[in-house]
Amino acid sequence: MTIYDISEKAGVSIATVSRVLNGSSNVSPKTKQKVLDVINECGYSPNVFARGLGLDSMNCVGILCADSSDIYLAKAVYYIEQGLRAGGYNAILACTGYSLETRKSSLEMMMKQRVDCVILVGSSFIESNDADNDYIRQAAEKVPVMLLNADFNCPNVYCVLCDDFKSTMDATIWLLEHKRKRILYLYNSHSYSAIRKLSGYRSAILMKEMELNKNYEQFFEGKRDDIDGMRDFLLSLGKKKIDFDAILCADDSLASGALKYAKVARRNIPKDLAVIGYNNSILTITCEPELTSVNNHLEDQCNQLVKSCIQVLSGVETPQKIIFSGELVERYTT
Amino acid sequence: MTIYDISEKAGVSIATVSRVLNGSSNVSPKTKQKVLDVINECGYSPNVFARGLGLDSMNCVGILCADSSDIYLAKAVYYIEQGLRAGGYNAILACTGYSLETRKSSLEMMMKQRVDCVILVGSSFIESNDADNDYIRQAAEKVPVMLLNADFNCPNVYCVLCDDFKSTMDATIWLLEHKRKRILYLYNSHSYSAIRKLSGYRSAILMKEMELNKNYEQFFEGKRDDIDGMRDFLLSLGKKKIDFDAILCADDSLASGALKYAKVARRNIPKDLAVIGYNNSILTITCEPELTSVNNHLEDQCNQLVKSCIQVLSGVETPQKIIFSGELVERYTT
DNA sequence: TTGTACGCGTTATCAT
DNA sequence: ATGATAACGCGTACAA
Repeated sequence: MTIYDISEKAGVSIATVSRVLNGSSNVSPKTKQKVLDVINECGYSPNVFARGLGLDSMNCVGILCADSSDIYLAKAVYYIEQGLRAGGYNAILACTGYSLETRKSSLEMMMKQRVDCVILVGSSFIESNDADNDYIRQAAEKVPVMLLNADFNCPNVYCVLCDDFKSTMDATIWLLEHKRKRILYLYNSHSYSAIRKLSGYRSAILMKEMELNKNYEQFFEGKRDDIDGMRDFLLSLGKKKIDFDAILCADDSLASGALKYAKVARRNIPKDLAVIGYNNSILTITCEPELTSVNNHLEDQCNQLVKSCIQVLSGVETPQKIIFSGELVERYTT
Repeated sequence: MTIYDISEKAGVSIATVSRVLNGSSNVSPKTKQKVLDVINECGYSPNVFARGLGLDSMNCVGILCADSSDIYLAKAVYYIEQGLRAGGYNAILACTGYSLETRKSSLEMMMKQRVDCVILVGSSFIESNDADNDYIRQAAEKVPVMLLNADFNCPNVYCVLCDDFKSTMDATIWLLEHKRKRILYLYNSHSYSAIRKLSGYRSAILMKEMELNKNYEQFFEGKRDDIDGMRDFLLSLGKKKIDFDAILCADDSLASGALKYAKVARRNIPKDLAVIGYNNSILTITCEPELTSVNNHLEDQCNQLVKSCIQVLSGVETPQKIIFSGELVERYTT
């Protein structure tokens, strides 16, 4: 069933069919209705490949993320896909992993697929060594690039993010003002966002005229779902005589590990030890006790991202950076 | 940069370029090398739309799932996307929601996108009213349809699933043999898989010559992440004098709600109350105590599904139904 | 308002 | 082994 079949059945030319298909005004109501009838009758829809070939677009946007099974990224991908589809776009998904090389090749794949736009989900896409971000700049020369939770200055790149620096600083200050003296900062990534969070922690310590102590900045090397590994890692700190009365985590799963540690180490939460997570994910309510966490308003961020994306693709002027602020959601670990 | 540019620079016809591009044997090593050199030099890659138009394929498979942010489905989507990409296919993702209407329109969208194959993730796609599955049969007339965790007899439909009936029966028997007398079965879906699980529970009860009791089959109406709702729901059962010493759950998140209930109701786990989840997800290790759960080997299932998918698309004969068996992973709630 | 004809960049079928 | 050329199905200048 092609546009030719329709034009024949409707007794008009393919140009006219194409016009009604694309909502051109220059077509009489009468013929328009006739064509529409035939189209509905036949259940015809235009061939996307032919249309793509002519317009050089398939109304597709590429979503790249390191790992769509990660609780946080999965939520983001979901919200974005939903928004995109509501806006008439399809979503091609590619999980890139965390290495630069695989991310590069994934983005390359996407560009070859001629997506209209690329969405990079998660701050892990921005490398601290700026030259390593060139492949993103190159992509941005061809299509708009949207970044969720990353900050990157570049033409045709649009960022929606949470002020992780301030959120983490605020959380740290909150702990200090609630009588916590020795706050351990636990993180597991060197992404841009991770670095911002760490800076927020440090700034709060300095602002309160306390001394920074490297022993209180602990990097967990293991996988994101290795809860036992996190527990053991924290236990090992005890053997090194690193003493703390609060753990501020860059991620809810790290906080989950912290709770497991607390149980084994027989530390009373929150009396003896406070724990704060980040992302306000489902883990905050499934763990025990329920976790205080920073809500970074992921859904709002995603909705904004999609909105910006569609605006850019429609040629509407759009701000290149939109920043949400996080807020502490108090539960039972503080 | 088109195939014409390459042919010109290499001093050959576009037919020859196309031949080396597609690995045709009928081309001399010498010209082949020359063409390859030009291609690499220019960084040329064929236009996917034109290729799609000619071949009526873009090497794309559509992944449909109700909600890719659901912990279980997110894992599945991730494994499938990875496998597909490794096999040279792109993945278009569509989250359909749980209603029949939105699923129909999502599948329709996918078919219009001319995907080579459609993967339906999750048993929620198969309706108990068989006429409601006609839209899947129609899709299967055009492209292969792969089902993860659903059982559906239809030409050109391929199923990979876990024997939920047996797994649930086994888990129930296990509880009975460990001195549990009154096992509550908690579920939150009427999907095909959900029904199979329930049947497994019932069969075990009957096999042990016990009486089925509708009070012990409880359906939770709320959302999948409403842990508090699950807790309150279970608390309300106490007021109805429904007494139980074990809760077998169709899902880990339900089990998580059960643990919250146990805490509020001051029931000792596992001594006074046993809890078993399903899926063996990350929730089993983040909750407290860590949850005994049925491992349904999701990753293996997904790998098999992708393998079958690629085989079918390659024209290789492939079994239409592949069944994995689940196994109980004992932790600290039993 | 409507129709004709060409271009989009491939693949594949013919000849040569 | 290689080249010319016809599809593939659509959008759209341009002509009428």
